[in-house]
Amino acid sequence: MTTTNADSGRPRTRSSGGGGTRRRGKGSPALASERREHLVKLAAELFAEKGFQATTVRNIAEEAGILSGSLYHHFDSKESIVDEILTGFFEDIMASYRRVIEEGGDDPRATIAGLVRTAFGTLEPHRAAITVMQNDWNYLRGMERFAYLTKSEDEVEKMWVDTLKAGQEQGVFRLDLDPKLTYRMIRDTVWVAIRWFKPGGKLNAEGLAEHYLKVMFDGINLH
Amino acid sequence: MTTTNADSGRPRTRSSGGGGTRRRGKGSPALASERREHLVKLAAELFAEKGFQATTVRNIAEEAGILSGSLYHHFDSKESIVDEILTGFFEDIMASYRRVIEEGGDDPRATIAGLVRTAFGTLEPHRAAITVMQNDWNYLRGMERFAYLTKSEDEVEKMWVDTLKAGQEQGVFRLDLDPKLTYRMIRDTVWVAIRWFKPGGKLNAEGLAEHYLKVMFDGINLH
Amino acid sequence: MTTTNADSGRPRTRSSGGGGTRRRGKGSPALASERREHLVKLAAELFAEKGFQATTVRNIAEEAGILSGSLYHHFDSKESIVDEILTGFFEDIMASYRRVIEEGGDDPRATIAGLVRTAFGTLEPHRAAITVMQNDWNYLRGMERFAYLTKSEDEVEKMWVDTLKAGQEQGVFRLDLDPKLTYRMIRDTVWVAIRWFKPGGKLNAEGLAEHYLKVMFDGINLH
Amino acid sequence: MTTTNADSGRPRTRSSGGGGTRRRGKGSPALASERREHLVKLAAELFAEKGFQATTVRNIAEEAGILSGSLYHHFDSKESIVDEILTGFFEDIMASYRRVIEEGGDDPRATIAGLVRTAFGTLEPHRAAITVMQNDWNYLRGMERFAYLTKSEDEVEKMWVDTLKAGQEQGVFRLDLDPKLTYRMIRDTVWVAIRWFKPGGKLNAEGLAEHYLKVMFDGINLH
DNA sequence: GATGAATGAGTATTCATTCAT
DNA sequence: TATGAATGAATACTCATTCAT
Repeated sequence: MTTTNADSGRPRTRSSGGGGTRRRGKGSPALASERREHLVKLAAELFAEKGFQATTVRNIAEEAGILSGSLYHHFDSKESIVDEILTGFFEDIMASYRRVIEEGGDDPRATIAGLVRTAFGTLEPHRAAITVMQNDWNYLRGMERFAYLTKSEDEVEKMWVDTLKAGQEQGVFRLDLDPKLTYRMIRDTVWVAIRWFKPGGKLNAEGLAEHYLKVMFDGINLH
Repeated sequence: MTTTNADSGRPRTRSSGGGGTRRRGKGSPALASERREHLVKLAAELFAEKGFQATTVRNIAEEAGILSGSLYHHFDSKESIVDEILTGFFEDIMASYRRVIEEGGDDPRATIAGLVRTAFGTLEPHRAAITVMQNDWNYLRGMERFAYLTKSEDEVEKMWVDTLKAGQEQGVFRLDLDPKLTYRMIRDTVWVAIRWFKPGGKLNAEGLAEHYLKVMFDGINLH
Repeated sequence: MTTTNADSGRPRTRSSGGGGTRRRGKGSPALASERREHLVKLAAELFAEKGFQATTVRNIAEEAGILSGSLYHHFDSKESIVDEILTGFFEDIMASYRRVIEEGGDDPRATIAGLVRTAFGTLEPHRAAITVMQNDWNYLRGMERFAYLTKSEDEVEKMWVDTLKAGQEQGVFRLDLDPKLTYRMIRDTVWVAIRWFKPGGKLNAEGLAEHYLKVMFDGINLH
Repeated sequence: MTTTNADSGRPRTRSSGGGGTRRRGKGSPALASERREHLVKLAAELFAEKGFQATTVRNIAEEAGILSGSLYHHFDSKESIVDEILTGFFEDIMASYRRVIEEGGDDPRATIAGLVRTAFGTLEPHRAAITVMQNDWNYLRGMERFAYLTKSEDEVEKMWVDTLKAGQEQGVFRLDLDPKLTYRMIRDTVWVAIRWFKPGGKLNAEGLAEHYLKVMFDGINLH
């Protein structure tokens, strides 16, 4: 608790724009370790399955066929692994959202639909990260290290809320709803689906999205 | 080591109703010691705030102003505390649901509305239990001890799904929705609200329920 | 909590012989780390001196000059240490017994004498293991883990009883004795000597054996 | 460890000849608590079955249908219970031994036979105490409190060894045996039988004694 | 890059014992 | 006599992390 970790701060890797020097010193060959990325993937799988806290560094190492101590050649803490996972997810989804907003132009209904489809679309590729966010966020947010995620969250919220408000102004969305509240409900409904969504199932992410769009736009009532 | 623990299963106390043979002793006054109940409440608060795993037995004891070992005079494991919390929640909500179903009679729309209002209504009194369910269920379900919760879940699902189907047959709900899927989305949307719902806030549980009912029944579109 | 311990069963190391798939790693050099063996020896000494239960993991670690947690790098439980000790003892003595039986051929008197000498002969090299068996068996046998020892015991009993019966049939042993009972008395008399037998004493294991053989074969009476 | 127990010393109860004031103060009605004696018996049974260390004060209390703390109204420590058990055993057997020696007169063979029969005869009435001695003595002897048992042991040893020596001098026992060694072997063989001796079995204590006397006096050889 | 050994701080749990009621 | 609550010290075991080889 209250880790006095030399590591706390911002994520080192993946950080900068172009060709960030990956780790302290060494000056590894730019696009560096596939090994590293492989390890992150293994860890993500475990974090999603058992939860961040319940997953031990040994679990990850065993999965990779090495000893736990050896992991510290690639990462400097367990936290930095999950950081990498979450950062990847957030960078990706925010880029996607921005694209949707731009493309959506002045059509709020189309934009919201696009955002919903995008969100559902991340369920499969970012399954592990989303699961971690759902299950372990309450724990993770306790560490200053992950404060940046809250900031990203705020930016995302603004995108959705602005679109909802625009829709109300244009008369396409009901006026008796609180945009902020509505956004949260939509957001949570999408992400929480990670708990029972099965990638290979007959109801894929697209099907889910369409089903939800129907309910969200027109309700369950038969008009 | 070689735990001869007789605890696994259902909580001992809480006997009240039918045949709680207390152990050898007296036959104490049914109401499972206020002390115990107080401790459960403290623990629930902590579990909700920090998560089940991250909450140590010491945390709970300190909160109660006693030593950690002393907790074992009242409970025989950390698990049995959370068990008591969750059992209480499930017993309560299922009773409420059954009442709604009965009272709803043959009006699916009213019944669903009642279920939604009931669910939102538990947010405040069962805040801690619901938070634990949302955050720690992934971990907790790994233990056979909590298998019974899954069974309760199934029973609840049946109530909702049956009502949704009845509504479709009566022509009040759209036919192009999957009842199971719809149930899940409604359920998750309600519970997940625990993350940002603030008991004292201007938007109380009732307000939330009404807002959600609007969206759920008629969608966000302006018709 | 929810021990995902893969350890229960037989000791991992000691693989040597046949098919010890080590885990994922290399395939290390058969001889189960000298460090480990050294630790087992230290533990055995303590178990013998203070008893299994009264010996704490800290005691063992302190004796080894490390911290108690560090022991778990080598063993996964206190039980697995004592298991290793007892297994070593049983494997050794059973092999010796089998050799005596084979070499004894058709001479029951010689065979019994050989068995007695063998048994006394283990007093010194297996002092600790035998002491543990004498003092802690009542406790240890309560754990399924050590059920295999009972099986080995049965096999040993058969060797002795068969030999005693053969002797009776050949007319070298009295007919008015119960072979099983006689075996038990001999066995216990030998092992119980561990309580006062001092390795360096003037009465070494061989002397003890010869003394006992005299009494056992011809009694204390002067004929 | 190194109990700073106010209680250490000699057993208070059972001590004096006639009407010892049983416990500190109160001046209870002379032949006092049958309750107390009952509790000792329950405890003895548990100690025998599970071992002294593995038996918790709660175990004993539960067996008696009271709470663990209540036991301290009768005894001032777990040790004092086992003390009472062992003291009772030793007092009884030493009295019996003395009687045999006196009655044996100048016939060493008859005396030894009497001692052996006496020893086997205690197996049933003192089953629990003997079991405790066999299994837990190694632990118990570490406490100064039980030093007096060693003294009693020495006295007993002297009785046997003197008799054996007398027999050698009279020419009834072989000269080539070490009296002390022989005594120990006989003693241990008898007590250790407690491990497999079953009170109700077809081979009762008397049968065991006779069987052993045969082997002890004349050996297993057919002459 | 990896091993193998160790650290150090922590975790849930146990248990003999005390004591006010 | 007994209860019920608590103590305090110990116990086996866990785990992220470090580091010499």
